[in-house]
Amino acid sequence: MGGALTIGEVARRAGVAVETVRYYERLGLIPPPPRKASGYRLYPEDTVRRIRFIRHAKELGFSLREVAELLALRLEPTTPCAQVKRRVQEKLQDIQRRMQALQRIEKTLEELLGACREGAPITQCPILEALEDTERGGKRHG
Amino acid sequence: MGGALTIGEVARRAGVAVETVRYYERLGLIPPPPRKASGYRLYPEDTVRRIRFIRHAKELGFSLREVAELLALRLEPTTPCAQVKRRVQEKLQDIQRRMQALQRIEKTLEELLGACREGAPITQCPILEALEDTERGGKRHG
DNA sequence: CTTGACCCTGTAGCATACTACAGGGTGTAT
DNA sequence: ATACACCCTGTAGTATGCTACAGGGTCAAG
Repeated sequence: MGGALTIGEVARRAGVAVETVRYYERLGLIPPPPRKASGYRLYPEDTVRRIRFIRHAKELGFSLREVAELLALRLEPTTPCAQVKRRVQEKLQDIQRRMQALQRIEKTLEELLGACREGAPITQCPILEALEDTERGGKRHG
Repeated sequence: MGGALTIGEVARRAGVAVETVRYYERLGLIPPPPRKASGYRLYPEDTVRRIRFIRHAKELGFSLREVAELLALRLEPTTPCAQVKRRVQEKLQDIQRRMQALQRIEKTLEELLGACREGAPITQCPILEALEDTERGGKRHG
């Protein structure tokens, strides 16, 4: 157990608060670590990476529940392959949808930038169009 | 005012609750609309698009405050061009960072999928590596 | 021993983003 | 007039994700 870290060290390295680490443990996002005789937690170094992942995924819009699902996508020897495959594919689709939406915002911002350079007048609001999808609405011809 | 909508219609079309529409108005995400003599709100049709944008942007991890900032990136005739440019560029960078992070998760999931197909053993946890960045941690050689 | 940083559990509170409800008014069809 | 769906304001509550605190124990250095 050469790399065991106290909760404070984990929190510092992962960029979160100590309470957050305990909170994630309560939620099951982090496995409960072994303890010293004093009751102090001793985390494997891997925990830092895990919490960083959680942080980043949250920033991308995933709820903690969703993050837990992502983290569960490990290959375990006992998990049937077809089951993993379906779960991974679902997540992939979700991620691809998010990426497409981000691309649309990006494109619109680039157009805004171009319009700014050219001094062209903008009479529409292009940012609202960026995330328009196939839902119908606001386009009635009355 | 051919396209004026009651709050219930806006909510239905935008896919949110009536209370949410009022909430967004209180937050300033939606301009307060004109009223009938009865006090009923009459929203322009554009509001549906606006709320949809808010919804989608939230799903991508933007806070409502951040969404408000995105929505404010309209070209107004009175806004100096250099100011708009800087704001847009900041948002672009943020969006590009999020896209890169999503791409990394995507790549990892695809690798997981491939590993599943080939029946290759995975001894690491690739999902955690997906969002590793240049922060140092968990890699100490003791 | 003292000091200060760190740890523990458990409870309460804050921030964000809604969501529901009370009490009452409005609009439309029967 | 009645019934029902919808509207209003204002207040309170819920869910999520922390964040802070109380009360007390541990650790290491001076």
